Amino acid sequence: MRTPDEIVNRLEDQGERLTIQRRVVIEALTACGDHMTIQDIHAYLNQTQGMALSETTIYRILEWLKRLRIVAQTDMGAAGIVYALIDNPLHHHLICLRCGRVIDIDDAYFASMRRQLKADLGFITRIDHMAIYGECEQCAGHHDGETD
Amino acid sequence: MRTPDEIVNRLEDQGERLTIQRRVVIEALTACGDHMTIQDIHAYLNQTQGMALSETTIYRILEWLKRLRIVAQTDMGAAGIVYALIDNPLHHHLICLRCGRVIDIDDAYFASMRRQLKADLGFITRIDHMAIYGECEQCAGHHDGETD
DNA sequence: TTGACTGCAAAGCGTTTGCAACAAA
DNA sequence: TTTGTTGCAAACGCTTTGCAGTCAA
Repeated sequence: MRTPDEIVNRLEDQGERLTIQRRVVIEALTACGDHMTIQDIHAYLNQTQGMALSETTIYRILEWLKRLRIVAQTDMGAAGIVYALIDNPLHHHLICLRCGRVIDIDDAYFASMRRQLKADLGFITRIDHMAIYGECEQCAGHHDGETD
Repeated sequence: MRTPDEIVNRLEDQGERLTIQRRVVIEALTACGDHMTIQDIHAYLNQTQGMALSETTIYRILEWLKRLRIVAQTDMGAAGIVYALIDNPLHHHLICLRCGRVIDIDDAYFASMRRQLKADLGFITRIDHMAIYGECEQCAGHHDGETD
């Protein structure tokens, strides 16, 4: 599930209706490679393709993609609510509370927790795109010590 | 940091101004024992003490308590944004996407991830009160197999 | 052709802000 | 007394909804 075409073909096979608007939103998300806000998508389509989808439509298309488990929605705090393709391998984000820096991390960091929650509680985690807050190396260094 | 008085005393020692409104919000959070929405706090104070704080004030008081790292704010999805005292030991929540059930878990589940992120990236996580989505044992059992 | 999708406008909701009155220290 | 807090009302931004027109299949 990498290129827009792969996603579109899969959706057509599933009998989903593919409008121009749906296609370009999928293209925007694959082109960007990472997460976008609704406003990012709107601006991107305006700039690169001169298409001005209504924001209503973008909301509805993302709701549809979420239902089909093609995109994940993540609350990134100050950065707002973002949408990203659920892609293998999964990735997540560290967000520095001081400088706002966003660091990508591999899903492997969650593996141990997933395993334990499944073993202990039978809970199957569905963590597609997570935001974890804290302090990045640079910011933590400036006021050393606090490692709570 | 258990009783309202302990928190209030500590804040007074720090030179913070303690109004009646701030005191009752702290009381509400300790009385509840777990997380509350803004509306929960508002309703609770109305019912138990006949106090009708304006929601504006509750927002401002929670912002103040967050800044002082006395409460944590968590987005619980459908359940809304909730506030909870940051209390030792920390606890977090599993939220079932099917039945909505909320399961408390110990902070220990995050220990390994914390350690790795610190060792690999120098990132100090600040995870005070986290919500993790997935499927609880009962719901996962009903349509077995999907363990993605 | 037909049912589903889009876009506009308006409403809805939770949250924030300006400002005058007020209360803690 | 002074400075910071409160409460109201209004503004705000993001998201959702109703409805008429449009389009993919």
